[in-house]
Amino acid sequence: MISPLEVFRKYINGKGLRNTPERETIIMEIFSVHDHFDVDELFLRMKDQKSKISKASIYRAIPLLIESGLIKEVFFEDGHLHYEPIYGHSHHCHLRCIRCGKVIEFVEEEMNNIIDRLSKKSNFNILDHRLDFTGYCPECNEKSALK
Amino acid sequence: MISPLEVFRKYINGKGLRNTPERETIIMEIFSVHDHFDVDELFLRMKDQKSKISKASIYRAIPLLIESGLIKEVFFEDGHLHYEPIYGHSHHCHLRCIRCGKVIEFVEEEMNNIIDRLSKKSNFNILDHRLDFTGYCPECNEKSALK
DNA sequence: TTGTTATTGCAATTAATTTGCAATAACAAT
DNA sequence: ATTGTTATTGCAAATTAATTGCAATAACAA
Repeated sequence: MISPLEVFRKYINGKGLRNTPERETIIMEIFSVHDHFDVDELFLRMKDQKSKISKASIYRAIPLLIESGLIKEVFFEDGHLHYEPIYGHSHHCHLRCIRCGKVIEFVEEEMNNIIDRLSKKSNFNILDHRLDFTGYCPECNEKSALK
Repeated sequence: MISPLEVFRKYINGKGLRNTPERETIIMEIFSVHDHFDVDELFLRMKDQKSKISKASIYRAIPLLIESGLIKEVFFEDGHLHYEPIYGHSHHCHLRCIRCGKVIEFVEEEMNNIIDRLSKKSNFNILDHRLDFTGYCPECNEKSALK
């Protein structure tokens, strides 16, 4: 499997755009952690590593990373968007505790059947989906029950 | 079944807050259309009906409407949040065309099984979920294929 | 090496949402 | 009904995420 950087270079070339060290740094940072992130957090992570890349460059890179299939938007929370790497990751759903914020990721095999069925019924060409659950994690559920 | 207004009054009383004609107008407008909405759209709909209610009041009412179980956030798009009435509505998923924006709603029975299975496996107390599909609707899919 | 122009960082802008404040009004107690 | 307390309102100002204009820089094709 080719690396995220290679995927990005191909995409950029195909579009007649230019690759830059800034964009490669952003991609490397995202794929060194393999977890969801938001712009501010990514900016701070890179700053910790002495990177001087501006937030504007991150904001400008994001649509390219999405278009090239490296990342996607996952949810809007705390007043801003959150993203996660998808290239090289299997599609997964989120189970999020509304009390402590804990997020568990898991793969739901049944979704493929649902998508097949729904595609046929609706005639939509379904390209992506989002399945997120919210509730109380075991610990927070106990704490709520005590009150 | 009691009306959305009654549900809201109960909630407001239980919290020691005060009900107002502004909030009742907002609720009536939302439940007269029974479809998803955003703040600006709701504000304009009410303005058309000669209502003088300010946007600030709508923004301040929304957390109360969510807490009382009348509406919920559905997605963040075009730079702002979208909501939909849930009281008296069966839980449904969205199928959205990424080209023309068309949204189809449907009920996915299989979700109940998935939730049961997942609750047992994770020990989470699952309270809500969101299942959204994106892709091309039949018309837009044809148009894209032609290019 | 050179020329074109995409990309950068910075600062200013935009747009959604929140908040401070003084006036108003809901509602419990009288 | 009247009154007092204080939640709610509308307005305008503030806040915050995200976008954009601009001049300087740098990618990359020729």
